[in-house]
Amino acid sequence: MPVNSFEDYPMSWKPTLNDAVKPLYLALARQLEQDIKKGNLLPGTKLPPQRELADFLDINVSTVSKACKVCELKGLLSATVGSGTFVSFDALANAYLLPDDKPRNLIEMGAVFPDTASFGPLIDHLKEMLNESDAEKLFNYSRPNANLWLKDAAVKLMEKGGFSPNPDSILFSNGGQNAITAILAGLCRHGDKIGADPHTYSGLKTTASMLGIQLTPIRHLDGEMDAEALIDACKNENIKGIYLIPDNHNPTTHTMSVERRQMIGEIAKEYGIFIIEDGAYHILSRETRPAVASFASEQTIYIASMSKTLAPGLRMAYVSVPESYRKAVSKALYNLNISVSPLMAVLGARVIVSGQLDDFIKNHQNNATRRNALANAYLCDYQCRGDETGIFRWLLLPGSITGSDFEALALKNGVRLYAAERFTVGNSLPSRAVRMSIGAPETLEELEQGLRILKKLLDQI
Amino acid sequence: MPVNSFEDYPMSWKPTLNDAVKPLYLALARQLEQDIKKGNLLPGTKLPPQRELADFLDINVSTVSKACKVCELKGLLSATVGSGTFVSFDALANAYLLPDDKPRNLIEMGAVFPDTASFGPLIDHLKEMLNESDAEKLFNYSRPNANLWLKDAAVKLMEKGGFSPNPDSILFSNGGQNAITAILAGLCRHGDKIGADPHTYSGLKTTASMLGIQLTPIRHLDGEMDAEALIDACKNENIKGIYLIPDNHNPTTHTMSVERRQMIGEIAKEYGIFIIEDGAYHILSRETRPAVASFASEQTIYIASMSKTLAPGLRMAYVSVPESYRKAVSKALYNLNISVSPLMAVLGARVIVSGQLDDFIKNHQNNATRRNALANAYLCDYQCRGDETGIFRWLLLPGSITGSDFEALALKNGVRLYAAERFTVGNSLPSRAVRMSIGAPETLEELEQGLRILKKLLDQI
DNA sequence: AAATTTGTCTATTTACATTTC
DNA sequence: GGAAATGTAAATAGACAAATT
Repeated sequence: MPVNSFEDYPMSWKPTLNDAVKPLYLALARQLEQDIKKGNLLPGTKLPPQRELADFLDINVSTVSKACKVCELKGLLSATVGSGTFVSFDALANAYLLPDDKPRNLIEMGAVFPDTASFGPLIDHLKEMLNESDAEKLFNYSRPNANLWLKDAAVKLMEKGGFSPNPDSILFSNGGQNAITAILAGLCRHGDKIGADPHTYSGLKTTASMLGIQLTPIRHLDGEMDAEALIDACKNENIKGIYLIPDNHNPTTHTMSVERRQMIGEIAKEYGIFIIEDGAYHILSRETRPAVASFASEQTIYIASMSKTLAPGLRMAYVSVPESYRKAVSKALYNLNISVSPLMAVLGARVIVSGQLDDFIKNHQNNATRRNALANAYLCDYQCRGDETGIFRWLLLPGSITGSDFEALALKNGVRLYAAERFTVGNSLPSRAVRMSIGAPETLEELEQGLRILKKLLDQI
Repeated sequence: MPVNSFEDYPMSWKPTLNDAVKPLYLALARQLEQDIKKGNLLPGTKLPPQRELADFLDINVSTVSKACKVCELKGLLSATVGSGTFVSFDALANAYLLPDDKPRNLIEMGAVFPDTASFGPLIDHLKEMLNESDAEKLFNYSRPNANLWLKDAAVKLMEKGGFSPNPDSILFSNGGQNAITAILAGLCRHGDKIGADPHTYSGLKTTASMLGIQLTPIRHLDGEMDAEALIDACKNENIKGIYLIPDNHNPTTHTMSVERRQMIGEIAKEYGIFIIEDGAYHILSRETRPAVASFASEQTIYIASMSKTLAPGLRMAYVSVPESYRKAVSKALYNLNISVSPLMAVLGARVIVSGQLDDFIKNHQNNATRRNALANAYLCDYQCRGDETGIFRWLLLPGSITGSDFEALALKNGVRLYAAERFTVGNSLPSRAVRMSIGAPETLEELEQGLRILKKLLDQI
């Protein structure tokens, strides 16, 4: 029985286990989840200490801890020794960011899509390919090692991102997300921890949550991952690896300094953790910085993909995996896909080696520059981060409105945006910001209309 | 300290924990794994009771149990209350069945591939498609709900397999394996159990092992899953679902009776478990039986794929998911792929709705019939199961040779086969049999040569 | 049919490490 | 910089249930 009455103490959460179905820890986890989902426990709330909860419920601390762990692996909570247990800020935000059906008249500036300039040339290229005499083999099973030139093409693509891997290290996947999932599934077990930026690519969050892999935010310094914080996490949190987007970070658009890249590489080597370096957006940058992989090639899995920047329908990505991790990632890719479509693989590779890719990139850069200029014109009074060649921006909100509230406000006015909350990791405090995709509206007119609406809303804040 | 000396008792395994790195349960699991991999503990070996091991090591039973659990989730062990803990028969068999590089002069009769008849017509169809005016959209992102006709095509394909789902239930995946992984990842958590045939599709085994999902074999009766055994597993093993291949089962080639289909459907309904029905090979059958899904439409996830029977490069599968599971599977597919390639999706759908698929099927059936006739001619003295239209056979071995030994023997003689051991689940006893793929050799001559070699080997046994 | 063997699961004990104040 | 607060993780105890004899 509880030693004290808790009637007088203010506790942020008072669960009941009366009608609970055994086992205790699952009943408690269930109630916790419900209360968060219902809104009884708001994001950011600090729960009572686990010992106090245990005392209140007259059960053991470990039982409470186990219940919290269940919710933590679902991404609902985040607990730190010494500090306490907190409801995650993104507990109520949906990180599945695909517009399954876009209502008419809604201007899409949420999901990140490239402009459509490459679609036509890709069709043309594919037509040529199919006219060649040995085209039939494109529907056969492709033996990965029979096509070394595909790997050479991948190397060529990665070199644009500042990394020059050994062709032997290349594996193939159905796009960047597919690669991320394979890497996590192959290198981590349930309950393992991965470090990430306090705001990160939402697809990492959803996959990690599905696999029961815990994301630990690594504190930032100067807008990029802090070396000290990373060392701390290696020493104390037992993280197995980290996930990085050094070029044009999604969603914050930050490009990491060369010094920090090197430091992070060194730390990874010293502590034996792996780095997942996602080169999703690097080909749109005009400037090439050395990849983190170039400083820690035995630790870094480098992902180069084309679907996000060139064409969503070109579902191919190349993954360079250091020898020690290769077998595990290769097996995971087998489990996810058996193999990739030779048609996509060959098309992608030909676009790269033919030099056509360079034209594509220039076109996309020019289109993005035009679109960004428009965004700048409308939003010059606000802080709106992002390179001129990027396809999304990170809009810091004026006043005191939260990202979520602005997202809702914009949606009511016909523009879809995604709030910082959707990207936050663990108990990180979400920035008051939204991600604004400038590539998604099909025409410049539609983009301009969206910007006009947003400016009006911002001016009213 | 141990109460008794165990020097005199014969124990099948005597681990040491002297030089062990903490924690205990992981050290024990590591040693167990090593001893299995090294061959100190042979497949099928019964370990000493966990209590006895605990006593011997002077630790708690639960610690031993936890160590065994770790190995069990890796597929190395299988423990049953009352019976004991056994080394899995497939602990040493590799279930990753793709020939990454095929040595010259090796005749491939291991991996299951269709013959190449459809590749050319697919190329032609694709060319036509690309000449249409709106071809560009094939490289855009495809909004799943914007293309209802794709779902109608999927329904049409499934109807050939004896199931007529609601088009709303259709989701898209990058092939059958991709679908299986998404279903498991979406509907199960780490540690959950799935029932399967004692020999089953090896891709299910590798995925389950990666995700930490435990496969429980359901005893057979008359060559198909026994209803009583399934009820037992529902009641006692707490299985979340089962995986079935009712038509032309891989690897045993068995086609399930209609009565058993119905019974299994009823049991699934009664106990609230889901059924994964893999229709990988049904389109090659001349006969159509009602799918299990047609008896339990609210419980059954039906997979219809074309890559295994038509063309490995056509990486598309359609999944019909009942309402209650749809959101979870859809999210998992998002995590695995974001979306499928519209190009593949549209090509697949057009092949179906245009009726071209029927021609393809007839061709493949005719080719398979020709190849099977050849196999029958050579192997008429042996039990070699399989329909005349199937693309693999299940060869029961004469004498007392095991599948693994015969696989090794055949490989030494230039023919790749896959032994029953690669397909066994849990502690099921592997049949003395091998799977023989008759579609994989590129020419009839090569097939004949392979068969000649095999016949000679069999005659010598 | 009852007793025994055997694995499983939850809640607890206990030692520990980090963060906060 | 030391004490208190706080979460974590392994090992254990003990009740339980299925399979075997």
